[in-house]
Parts: sequence; C-alpha cells; structure tokens
Amino acid sequence: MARRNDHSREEIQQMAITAAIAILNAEGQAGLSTRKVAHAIGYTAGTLYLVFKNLDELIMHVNAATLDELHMLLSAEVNRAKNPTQTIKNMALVYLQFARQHYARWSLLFTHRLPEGEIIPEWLENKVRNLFVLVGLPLKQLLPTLPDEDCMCAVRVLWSGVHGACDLGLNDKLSLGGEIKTEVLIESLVENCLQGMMQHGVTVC
Amino acid sequence: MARRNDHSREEIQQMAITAAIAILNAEGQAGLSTRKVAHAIGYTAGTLYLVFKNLDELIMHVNAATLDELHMLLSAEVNRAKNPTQTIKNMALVYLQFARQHYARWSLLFTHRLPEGEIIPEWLENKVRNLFVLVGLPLKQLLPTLPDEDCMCAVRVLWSGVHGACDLGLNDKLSLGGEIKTEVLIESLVENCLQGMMQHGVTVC
DNA sequence: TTGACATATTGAACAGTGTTCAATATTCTT
DNA sequence: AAGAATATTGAACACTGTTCAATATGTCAA
Repeated sequence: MARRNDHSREEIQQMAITAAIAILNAEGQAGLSTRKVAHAIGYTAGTLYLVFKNLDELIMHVNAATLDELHMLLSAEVNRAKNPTQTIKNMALVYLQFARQHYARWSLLFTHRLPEGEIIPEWLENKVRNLFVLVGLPLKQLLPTLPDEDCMCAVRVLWSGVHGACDLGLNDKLSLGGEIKTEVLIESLVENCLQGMMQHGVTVC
Repeated sequence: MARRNDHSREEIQQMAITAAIAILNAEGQAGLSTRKVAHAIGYTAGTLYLVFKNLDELIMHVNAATLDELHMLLSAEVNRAKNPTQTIKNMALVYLQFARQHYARWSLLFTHRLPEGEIIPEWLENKVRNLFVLVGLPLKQLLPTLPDEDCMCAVRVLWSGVHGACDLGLNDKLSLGGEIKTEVLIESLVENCLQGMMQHGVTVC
C-alpha cells in the first residue's frame, strides 16, 4: 500500500492526468483504462475515485491539458504573424499537425461525450472559447469592419471547416482515390472561405 | 435454442443490422452490445460470430445502411434542384437534420475506427465515394469549367466544412455563448465557401 | 508512550463488455 | 434408422467502470 500522505490529492490528480496522456500516446484511446492509469502511478483504481468523480472527469482533465497545449502552439503562430490570411492558414496547419502527431489525445477532445443530461463544466468550456478567441485575432484584422460578435461567429464557421477536414482527412473518410494531402485540402478550404467572407461579406449567424 | 435453418445466414445478418439500428436509436452508441443485439433477434452472442467476423464488421454494415439512407435523402434534394447553390445548401441542411435526428447512427459513421492496420473494405468505401459524387453534381453546375478530378476535390473541401460544423454544432463544442443555430452556421459556411470558389477559383489539391 | 480517532488505500465484488470454443441439439443424407 | 454435418448454445476468459467494507497508516491527545 502506498504510504498515505505520500502525495496530496492534487498531486495524485496531476500524476493520473500525466499517466493517462502517456497511455493515450502509447496505446491509443482504446488502451485507456482506470486500472492502467492507477497502476502507472502506483495506486489502485479505487484511489482514482477519491480524486475524480469518475473516468469522465479524468478525461475532461486530459482534454483540458490538450487544449492548453493547442493554445500554446496556436498563439505562437499568432505572435509571429505577418499577414492575417497566412497566419490563419498556418494555424490550421499547426492544428492538423498536432492532430496527426497526437491523434489519440486530439480525437479524445471530440469523441468524448458526457452521459445524457450532464453538461460541460465552465473551466473546460472556457478553454475551448479561448481557442476560438485566438483564431479570431487574425480574422479580425482581415475583416476589420465586422462587429466582434459576428467575428466570433465567423471564427466558428471557419474553424468548423478546418476541424472537419482534419477529422475526415486523418480518418480516411474522404475516400479520394490516390493521394490527396490533407494539408492542401485545408489550405484550399481556408483560402476559399476567407475569400468568400471578404468579398461577399459574412452571412452572420 | 432457435431452430436451425429458421433463418439463413443472410437473414440473420439483416436481422442483426436492423436490431443494432433500433438499439442505437433507443439507447445510443454506448448501449450497443453483441449480447443485446443477439437477444433482440432471439439468438445468442456466439451466433453473431458465425455471421460477422466481429462487432466491427456488424458496425460497418450498420454504417453502410446509414450511408444508403443518406444517399437517398441527398439525392432527393438533387432531383428537385432549382439553382445549384441553393441545392448544396439544402443538401447540407438535410445532412444536419439527419445527424440531429439519428445522432447515434450518424456519429457512429465517424467515431468507429478499425483496429490498427485493418483497412476499410471496398463495398463500404464505395458508399462514401458515392455520397461525394452526389454533392459533386450541383457543384459541377456551379463551376462548369472545373475538371472532374478537381471537382471531386472541391467537394471534399466543401463537405469537410459542412461535416465539421455538424460535428461541433451537435456536440456543443462551439461554445458560442447564447444561441447560435447550427443551421445558420452551415448556410454561412457553404455560402462563403462557394463564393470563394467561384470568384477566386478553386485552389486544387 | 500509548490509545483513540481519522482517513488514505486497498481488494474484492458486481454487472457489464467482446470473443472463443467445446459440447449439444437439430437437421440432412444415406 | 444410423450417421454425418452443422447451427446454436452456454460457459469461460480477460477485460471494463464503479462501489464499498475492511484495513493499514498517520495524527493527535492523554
């Protein structure tokens, strides 16, 4: 038995999150289990339930870490920005690259669904919102006359597309014979979408 | 024990698929299990393995049925087409509506992944391809000078966006405060994307 | 220092999962 | 009617998430 007070609840929580991420990287989403996480940190499955309500909560914390990492990568792209269109393209490509390199964690962001009735906690929802804010920065430069509220909507229009392309592309659900680089598809999507928004004006939500 | 030869293998297969769909509708993706499907058709789990290689194969057949249904709905929209832009918008909205009404089955199309190394069988891949062909019809009208090959690419650009918007919208992953109708978001995406393609030309894959 | 209390941790249990396979029940053929 | 063929079962295996009584460990007061 692990000596009590060896680790605070917060420490155990953090260890579990780190272990879960390692398992996801090594074995994919199907390999993740409470017993495996617990074993990896030298505890028993039961202990996890002292620190998390259930597996869903652990997963939400893993997702929070993933969103933080994405925020870092994308904001780096915003900071070295030259022209807004290129910046948005680069952000989309960074997003795709992350999805490719950490597929299990990335897809967990979207495949994880809470049981019927439960709703996403604020601390997690905010992290999502902040990512959209980030993409909104270069978009705002591109469409300076667009009210902030409409811009946040335009961001979602744009990023839904980028996300969908990543999703279908990485899952081979595009079934485009031969070789088509998802990168090129995404650049095309961003290009066309931005062109449409600039010339035609954003049809606001 | 069910009398042997009560049902042919093909019949059992079809019964299992139908039962699986019913379970998905009633209990969602998490409620689907081999024992439940087997029980629903008056057999035992073991029997399913005489007819399907494993659960993955049953799921692929369920997905095939879903794709067929989508094909029907979307082709109805193509047939009553007036102008191409509106047709594409309508198809996107029908897609969203289907996703909303049959969420479990729709999301199963995308969340289901074969184990590492195995690849999608042709009979399923073809059904996906045919859906893209369908969307390509009105798009081709809109961009008559675009070579067929490039058009098939443009379809994927466009539909990736539509799909992403459905996915994020239905999963509340957009975290847009207040109320934003996914319908409106999709119309905006299609509108802007098509405008971009028409005015700026398609950046081909 | 010892005894009493508090609690961190475990391990077994429960109900479920996909999957396999020997045993069995049923039909078909000779 | 006997025997071959096979459809079907049900138990077994190794998992899963989750709960909870029992226990081991630490803390604090006497």
